[in-house]
Amino acid sequence: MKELYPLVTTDIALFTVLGDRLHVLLVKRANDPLLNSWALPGGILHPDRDRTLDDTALRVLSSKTRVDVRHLEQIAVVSGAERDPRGWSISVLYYALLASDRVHAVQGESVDAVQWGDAYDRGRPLAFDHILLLEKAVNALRRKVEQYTLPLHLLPERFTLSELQKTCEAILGRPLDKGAFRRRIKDDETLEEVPGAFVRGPQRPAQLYRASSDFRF
Amino acid sequence: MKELYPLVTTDIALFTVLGDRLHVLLVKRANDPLLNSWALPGGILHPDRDRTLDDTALRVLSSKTRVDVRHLEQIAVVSGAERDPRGWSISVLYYALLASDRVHAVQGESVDAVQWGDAYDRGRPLAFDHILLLEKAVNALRRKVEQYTLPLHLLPERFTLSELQKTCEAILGRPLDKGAFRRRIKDDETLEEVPGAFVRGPQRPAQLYRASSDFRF
DNA sequence: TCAATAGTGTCTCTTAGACAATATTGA
DNA sequence: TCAATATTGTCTAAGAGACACTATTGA
Repeated sequence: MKELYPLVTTDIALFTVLGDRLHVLLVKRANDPLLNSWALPGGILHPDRDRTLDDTALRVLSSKTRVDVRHLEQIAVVSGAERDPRGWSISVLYYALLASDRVHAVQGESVDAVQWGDAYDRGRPLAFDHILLLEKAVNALRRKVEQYTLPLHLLPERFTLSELQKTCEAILGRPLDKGAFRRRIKDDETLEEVPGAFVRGPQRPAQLYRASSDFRF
Repeated sequence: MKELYPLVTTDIALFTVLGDRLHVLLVKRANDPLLNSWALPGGILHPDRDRTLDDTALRVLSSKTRVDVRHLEQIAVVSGAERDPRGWSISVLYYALLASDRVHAVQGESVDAVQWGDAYDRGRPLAFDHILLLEKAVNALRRKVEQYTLPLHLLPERFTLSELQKTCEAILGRPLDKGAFRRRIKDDETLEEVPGAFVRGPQRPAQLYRASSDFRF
């Protein structure tokens, strides 16, 4: 039987931005194999509980973060006999985005076992082939940002254009021109000003923005 | 056991261009379920034979076409309890491209059971959720062509720019401007002229081109 | 010569990037 | 006033689309 029915898991790269750097959620494995290694959060498909693989991913995530995630998208499938010591396996890779003002919801869980890691840190060991998975996830996210402008799901509901630009820069890993960025954003229909809402400080106040009501990622 | 190990298949949208229209390979199912329905070619993962899912896809394809396929890429995964009457299943969807001068290699196989269908024909019934899969595959292919210019894998080794343009138009489903198209192609590094090779006819001879030696899709 | 297709040139419009200039606050 | 950041404007270059023009063949 097992010859026709391989092990199927979903692994999730949950991203957020901390201190102007893109971060990804890592968990310390509580089970064999590779007990105590750091890895992307993942879990085994349960056909009796999960209607689809997306459900598996959501179930895994909510067990780690307890919050609803803003965006969840399938990126790739990796497969083979060597990637997991338990044998021939398939992993369906997802990425998800967590707004920076909800990061605390993750940390409340089980302090030692969860950690935000710098997404561009290459030297960190991870279990299985999760280094490869993380690389795929970062690339997918970058493509999304280049194309559609909008890491809105990583920000609080209201934010300034400077914050949005810093978030984009964190994801892309390179600086962006202020003028060009603002022009591109404003031509889009996806953002709107929050009337009369400003952030004050020792400088000119910054207009707050929010996603338009009909916004889709 | 079956609760943790769902049925895993790969399905493949194999594209070619016939008469300036994008076509996809369809097979008449020789087994239950849905015996005699038309479907995308697909097959069950055999972990003992296939090193990865890509191998599954290649195995399925070679059993239908007997030729090496120029390009094979994973597009998406669909899953759930309802899509296959045998129960909870996962399908990993691929697309592949067949050069138009190799189409004959497919037709030699088992004449009644294989057919090239117009990829944009919406009214045709297909087994399982393969209408959806085909739509996903066409969209993925379109994105590729828009981004990277290059359906070279659908053409013979040597071809004219007009042929390339017609192929692009077939995939995108809309006409392209000749001037803009040629400019874009020539700025790219991916094509080179075949010195002294022309196609003759009752009009001005057309320069033949080929992919540069370092070409990647 | 004509029909047919190959190939080039040119105009306009949009967009991105670079970079400068101006605006508005708290201290 | 000054430092700091927000916001706008301007110049230039690249690229896409539209469209017209020239080129070269077989019949």
